[in-house]
Amino acid sequence: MIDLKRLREEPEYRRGIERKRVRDDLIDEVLAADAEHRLLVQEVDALRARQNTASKEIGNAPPDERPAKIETAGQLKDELTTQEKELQAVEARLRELALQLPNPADASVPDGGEDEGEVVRVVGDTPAPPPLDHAAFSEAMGFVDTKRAAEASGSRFAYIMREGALLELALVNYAMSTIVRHDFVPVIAPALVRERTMEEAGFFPTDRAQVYDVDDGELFLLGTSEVALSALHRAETLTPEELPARYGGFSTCFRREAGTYGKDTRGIFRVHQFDKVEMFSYCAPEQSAGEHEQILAIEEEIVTGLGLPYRVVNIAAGDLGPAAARKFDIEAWLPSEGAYREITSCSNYTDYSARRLGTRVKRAGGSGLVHTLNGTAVAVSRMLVFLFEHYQQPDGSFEVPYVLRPYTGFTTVAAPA
RNA sequence: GGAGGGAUGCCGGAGCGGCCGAACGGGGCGGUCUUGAAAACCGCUGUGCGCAAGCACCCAGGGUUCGAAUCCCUGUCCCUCCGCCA
Repeated sequence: MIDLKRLREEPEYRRGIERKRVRDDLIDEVLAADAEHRLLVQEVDALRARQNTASKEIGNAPPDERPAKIETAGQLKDELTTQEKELQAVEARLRELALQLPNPADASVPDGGEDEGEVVRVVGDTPAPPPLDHAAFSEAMGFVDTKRAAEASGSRFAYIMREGALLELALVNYAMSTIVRHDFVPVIAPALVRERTMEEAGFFPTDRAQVYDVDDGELFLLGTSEVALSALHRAETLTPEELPARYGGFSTCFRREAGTYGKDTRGIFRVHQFDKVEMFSYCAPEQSAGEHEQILAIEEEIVTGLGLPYRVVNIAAGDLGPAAARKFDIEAWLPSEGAYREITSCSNYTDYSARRLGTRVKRAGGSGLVHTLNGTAVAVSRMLVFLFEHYQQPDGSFEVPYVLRPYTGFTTVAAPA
């Protein structure tokens, strides 16, 4: 949810919204609805004030004067009721319109759409493709079985098996211990949340089609633990000393991947179910830009630790999504495709999400909304894809990345006979 | 699954349908006293919106009423007991 006051008063704020390619007349409609709403609120408040005093007088009046006073108070009440109905309608309209406005893009965000992000830096050399691509290799090694998974569950599911399964757990441990070192509180979050939680996290109604409904609208499977982590401080006012409050959530994530038929169908690049370690941070507004850099740095640390060549992209305004004011993707080099593909991502939502969540921070002379940020520590199946190519050896064996060895208990996996 | 009880301010805990934004105690903050501290005493101490007047908030949403923290309905959460499962 955007800040209506700033939309009203700050041309810069409005420009940030326009840069996300929102039609001008929508913004103007919101402003019109807002003006109407504010006017009506004033009227209703004034009327209610009169009604309140009228009612109060009844209590203090001698019994014989009461009937007349009740009569006039009753009339005020009728008037108030009609006005309130109108206010409700105006409010609902304003809300519906305002919810459609995205968080303004930060001034540092480049203009443009999907392929117009700014490459901030490129790290590492880009090797030639290995003999087998990730899908063929992982099936050959017995790490991944998508064929049988399709029998059990359908397409875009996988059995991750043998050393592949152990690698998965190692990645989770590696990511978790890395972010814990950076003061993220480890959290195993609920994987099912109720509708309200989805709404407040900003996933409903926009991404409803991406989410599995498992209890007739009562409970939904998370697409990311960000949802559960954002609910951790809903309707709370935190003290400045508590900030930044950093949480590292581990959960299995479930995505319907509606509308991606035919895309990324090989292997486990894009699946309906995967494990993910996610960073989530609540901080004071003036901290959030720095916090964003910090989260990006941790993501780079994790990717670098795994020895993957990558580049950092400052996502363009038109490609940011509604909630993010600024977003960096880390794209790792996928040799078989000869391209950089998204491996992690981190966003600064500023106060956009916090406004709906009601998460505030105590400040001198009042309180304000916190800023929230999130970033991927590791999305496991996607990460395995990259490892299967970069750590595949010429002789067909697999070498375990150095940083994972403390967690796997083995250093190589021999090629199948 | 069945039967009951509860949800009030930072915490504990009162609260006849009007005088309750809310008693009282604790905590916190400030002050008096003291060389300093403790004790004692005094004062202050919820939030959102609004320039303000004011409006709203006693779990949430509806309802009754001129008037609801107080009455009614629904939901959520917590507690106790029975059953069931681990």
